[in-house]
Amino acid sequence: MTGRHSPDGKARSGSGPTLADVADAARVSLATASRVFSHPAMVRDSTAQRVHDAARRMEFRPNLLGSKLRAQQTRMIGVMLPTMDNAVFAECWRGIEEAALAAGYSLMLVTSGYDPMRERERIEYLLRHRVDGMVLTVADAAHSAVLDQLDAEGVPYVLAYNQAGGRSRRHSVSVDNRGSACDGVEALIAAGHRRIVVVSGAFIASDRARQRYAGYQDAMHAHGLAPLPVLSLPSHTASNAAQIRALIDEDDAPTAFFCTNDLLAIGVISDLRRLGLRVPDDVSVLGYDGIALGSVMEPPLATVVQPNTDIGARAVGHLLAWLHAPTGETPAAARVTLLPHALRVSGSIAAPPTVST
Amino acid sequence: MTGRHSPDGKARSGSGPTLADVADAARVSLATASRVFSHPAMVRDSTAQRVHDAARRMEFRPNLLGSKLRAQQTRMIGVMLPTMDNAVFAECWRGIEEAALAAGYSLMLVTSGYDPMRERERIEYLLRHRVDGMVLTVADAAHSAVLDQLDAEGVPYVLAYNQAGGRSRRHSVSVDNRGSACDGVEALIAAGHRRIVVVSGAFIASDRARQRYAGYQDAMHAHGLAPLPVLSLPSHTASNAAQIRALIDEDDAPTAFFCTNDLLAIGVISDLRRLGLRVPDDVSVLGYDGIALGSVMEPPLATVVQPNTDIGARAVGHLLAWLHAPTGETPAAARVTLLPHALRVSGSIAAPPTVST
DNA sequence: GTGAAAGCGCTAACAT
DNA sequence: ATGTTAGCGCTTTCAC
Repeated sequence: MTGRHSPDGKARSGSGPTLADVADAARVSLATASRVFSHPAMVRDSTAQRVHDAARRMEFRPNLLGSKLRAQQTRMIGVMLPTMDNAVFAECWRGIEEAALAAGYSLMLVTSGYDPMRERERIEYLLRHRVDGMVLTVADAAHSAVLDQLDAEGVPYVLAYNQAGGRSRRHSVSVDNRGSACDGVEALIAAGHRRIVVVSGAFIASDRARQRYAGYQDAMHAHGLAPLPVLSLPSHTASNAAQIRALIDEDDAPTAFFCTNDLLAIGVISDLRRLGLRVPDDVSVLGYDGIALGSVMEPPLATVVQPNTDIGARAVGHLLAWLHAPTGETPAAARVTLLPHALRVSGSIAAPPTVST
Repeated sequence: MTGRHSPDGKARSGSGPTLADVADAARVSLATASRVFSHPAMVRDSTAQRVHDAARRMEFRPNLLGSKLRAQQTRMIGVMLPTMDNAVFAECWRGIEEAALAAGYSLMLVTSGYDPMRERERIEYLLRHRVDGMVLTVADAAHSAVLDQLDAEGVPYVLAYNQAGGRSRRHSVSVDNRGSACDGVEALIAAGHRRIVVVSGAFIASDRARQRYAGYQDAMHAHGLAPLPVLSLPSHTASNAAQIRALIDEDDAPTAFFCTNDLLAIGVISDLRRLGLRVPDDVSVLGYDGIALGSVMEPPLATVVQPNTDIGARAVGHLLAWLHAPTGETPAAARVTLLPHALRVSGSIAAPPTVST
């Protein structure tokens, strides 16, 4: 008696052979067959070989649902990112996918659009799938309902891009937003700019935008310059040109714009051009993010470069370390990881025009 | 006796209450509790209410692994896209996510980078997760090992972007690549261009690039113009400028470039600028894809606009129809869906310069 | 080193 | 309309 399912000893046509079928074929018990794949050390080599042969011959494909359910550990990581439409997160996803799959983990991706209601739904969706942990980016890590919920439920998660503050117990992988922004603005100052304005998207909502603005203030103060108020452009599509025009029509028009992200910077450069200004001859623009597209443009976008792919990979790595930690909680790596940034100063930055007032 | 797990009648601390716990609390059988969520019509309202109350009180969270395993139907869709780094696919993912989650389906995303070996691995990964079906984009649908495998295994899948040919039995959602490319080139011709060259990435590998080239030929022939050989630029990063320079230094230099995708077009425009040429004054550039970024640029990128988000949503819709079909195979909708495209003719297209030879 | 048996959380006959 | 029962495919004690 070899078969154990249908009378003729063949597996159901439904969905391929199960591990039990393989075990039968290899004339070992189900337990042994399972061990061959899960704990190879526990089984004699010759036996393992028989099982592997049978598995290959039958084209056995393990059903991950079975193991995940039984093991009470899904080896799945839930990922919640704001959107894939911003290349920053797309590049980050590459790192996440590589790191997770390489470690034998599965992924479940959802996008939130920073919409709190959708965040709740998506998190619930991930939780129902029993992900072991999460990697996510939220608008403001210090005021996030979903993060609070995750904390309350004891779900392990690592923030990407959001930079956990000193007081919080949260884990994060990011660059030093404030310091890197300061570096970028100093490059602007070094080029001779004194009137630099920060352009941001939904400024109040984004912790990173605020941290980067603080870095801008640091740089300005360090050089005895007066910080200008932020120019907030919540909608990417709208006629931002009008607001920008108003700015450059002033007496003390800024000579440089520091945009808190690259997409914004690209939009601002276009707006500037439509206004008849040349970049960088008439006005300089500095971005933040370092998306690949920036260096393809003409002029290449000057920007503060984050290691986007690495941020994703390291966030996964950190989460994995956490999950595999001796249950005594905190993983080996530091709670908050600050990855090095780089400056791409070229193209859209030049010395300010030497016009007389 | 209410509890059924630990002596004190409380659920394990491990991972929240199970449906059985809820059933106990609501004083109904496990089966009834299950029906409350799966087949509400089969249970009396008052009973359902008791179950719902208990569930809410206990903060019951269904374990999807259990149902997926038992139901032999995961309600999961596997998605394999080339990369998220191209905005086309990022926009497509939006549509996929919305459509799938709205229909109560779960998603599993992997990227292939068009690498055949990685495609195999990722498909196997999806299959081990027992996805009910797939939505995917491959380099060349007519010569794809993974597609052949999927066919052999009888896995339902719908292609996105790839346009299934008449002879194949494959399902797809895309635009009419050839026709839309023809339309785009005709716009170039209407603007006065006669020497138009097609620029492509890995031309031989991409079925869409070839289809679009055919559309270009159609347009040229229809107007008595001689098609020029394609300029193939496999690597996005390299010094494509040299090849482009060689072209425009010729006697009969092209006055317009038709790039088979927007990313390429953006790169070509930059190269042209570096070569000292103005777009569109000196040379016109037409893209293909319609990524959002294109309209933000200055000049706005003229392009053939695909409904990217809709392509994703419709691909999911088509797959769902298929999966829910009476098992007699073919879904209600047509096997191959051709979505309407649009032309964005502005910005990077102008009449050719009227220089004398 | 290997096997027998229990069960992860859920659904779906089959009874009643 | 509700309960009983039998698994889905796998891992994991516990014996031997």
